[in-house]
Amino acid sequence: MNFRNDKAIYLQLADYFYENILTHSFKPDERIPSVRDLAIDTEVNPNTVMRTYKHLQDNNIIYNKRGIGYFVSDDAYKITHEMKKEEFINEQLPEFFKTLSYLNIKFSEIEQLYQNYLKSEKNENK
Amino acid sequence: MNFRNDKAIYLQLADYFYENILTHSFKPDERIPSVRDLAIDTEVNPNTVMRTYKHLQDNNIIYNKRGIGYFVSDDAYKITHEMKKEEFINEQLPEFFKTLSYLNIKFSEIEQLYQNYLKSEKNENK
Amino acid sequence: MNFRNDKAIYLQLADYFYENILTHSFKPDERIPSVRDLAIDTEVNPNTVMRTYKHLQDNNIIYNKRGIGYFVSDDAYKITHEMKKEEFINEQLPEFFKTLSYLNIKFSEIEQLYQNYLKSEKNENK
Amino acid sequence: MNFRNDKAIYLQLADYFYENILTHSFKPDERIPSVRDLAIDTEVNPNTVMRTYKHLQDNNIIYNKRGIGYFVSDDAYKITHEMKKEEFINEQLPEFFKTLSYLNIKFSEIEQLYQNYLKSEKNENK
DNA sequence: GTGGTCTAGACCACC
DNA sequence: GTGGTCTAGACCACA
Repeated sequence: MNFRNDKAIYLQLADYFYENILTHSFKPDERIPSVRDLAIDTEVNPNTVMRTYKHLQDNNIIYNKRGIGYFVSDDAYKITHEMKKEEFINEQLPEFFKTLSYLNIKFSEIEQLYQNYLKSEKNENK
Repeated sequence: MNFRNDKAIYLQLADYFYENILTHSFKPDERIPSVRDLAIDTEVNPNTVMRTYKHLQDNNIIYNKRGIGYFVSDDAYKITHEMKKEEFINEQLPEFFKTLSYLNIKFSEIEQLYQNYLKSEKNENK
Repeated sequence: MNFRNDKAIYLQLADYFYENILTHSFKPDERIPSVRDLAIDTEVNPNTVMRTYKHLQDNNIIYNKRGIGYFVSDDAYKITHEMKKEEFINEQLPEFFKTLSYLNIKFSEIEQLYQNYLKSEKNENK
Repeated sequence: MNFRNDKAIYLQLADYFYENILTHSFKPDERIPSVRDLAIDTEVNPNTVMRTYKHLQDNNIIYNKRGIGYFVSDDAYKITHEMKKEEFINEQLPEFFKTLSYLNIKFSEIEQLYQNYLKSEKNENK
């Protein structure tokens, strides 16, 4: 896994789970990798993975069975979706509109770029 | 001035200058507040303001006349615009599209929200 | 059986036996379930049940007849009662008083709640 | 500071803050010790203190000013009180009543012990 | 000076 | 095997 340098690794790991939950790749009650395994896979210190899992558990996105492992919670999708939507509406979107307006970018341009984005996404998943 | 806690204060101060430059509120060769004054106004450590000014100066957005003060450079608009546009295309936009897709938000919804945003902006500046 | 996640399962299983012994539901020389049966019943790893039984045996609350099973010891009630009373006096009670005091809860409120508790208990056992 | 061995140090540190907030020893917007200072005082690793502070911040009991330190939040008392009261009602109290009933302890005995406890507390604070 | 993150390595209880 | 906590020490950005 490649990590960017402008965001904490443990949060980038969390993002990975968010995305998989939002795309239904991780389903309720599905077990996620053990702390150690994910640490090895991602070449990251187990403490860092632990931090991600603790973060997700605090948000009720995963839960723990003692001595067995971590599992996706029933409300994982709902919680994640709400959280990300709120972030989007309150933070990302205003910033986005502000930028559009400051840079004098027409909305139609964005629409065009979005069509291209969707096409490229489609091809990637083929 | 209210600062968010998830971004360096000196960068939030820089954003303030970027916005004013992009909206032509700060014009070339116009003097900007002294470090001390801005520090008092914004209730921020002078070192932090200094850092903002150094940052802007490094990017040739302001220049310094020794013993007199800081001034908006001739190319301030051009440089700021290019910088922000690049940021928008390479960082903000991909992130934005990704979010749209993950959250299953239709583009038409965004368009509607943008119309509302423009209207509210208009009324604010009356 | 539902287990809480903040206490070792093997100790929660032990609590189950303590309660039954204190209420005389388990009598001296009565056979308790086999490790395997209890493991199936409670959906717990047999090792965990084994640990509970070992724990109880170490405290002379149950004893083992090789090849036959585990049985409640003669002193089970006495031992359990002493142990729990000591725990109550030295740990639970001081903690309880501390909380009362920090939360500004009047003792009379507790008394009232206790009356209600006793009533609900009574109805449950009808 | 002396730590017990049956509870995580970072949570015992948190308890210390809870108690001081509940007794109004820590007031809103009061600065609490820096991570390093508290680590030295308590002879604990800075990471452990950091963990306590993060825990408290997640619960909105303290907040952070970038580069300056941590401060008691306005709602610290309210949040702490609610949290502890809920814990008391849902966990400590039922357990307490259960024990009383199993051990055949009369409520009047407890009342007497509580009077003694209050007296000893009083003398300690003289 | 402040907090924040990360690594490396250890030890423990529990299943 | 699982997670959870802790230490020691390092490095960084920020005020």
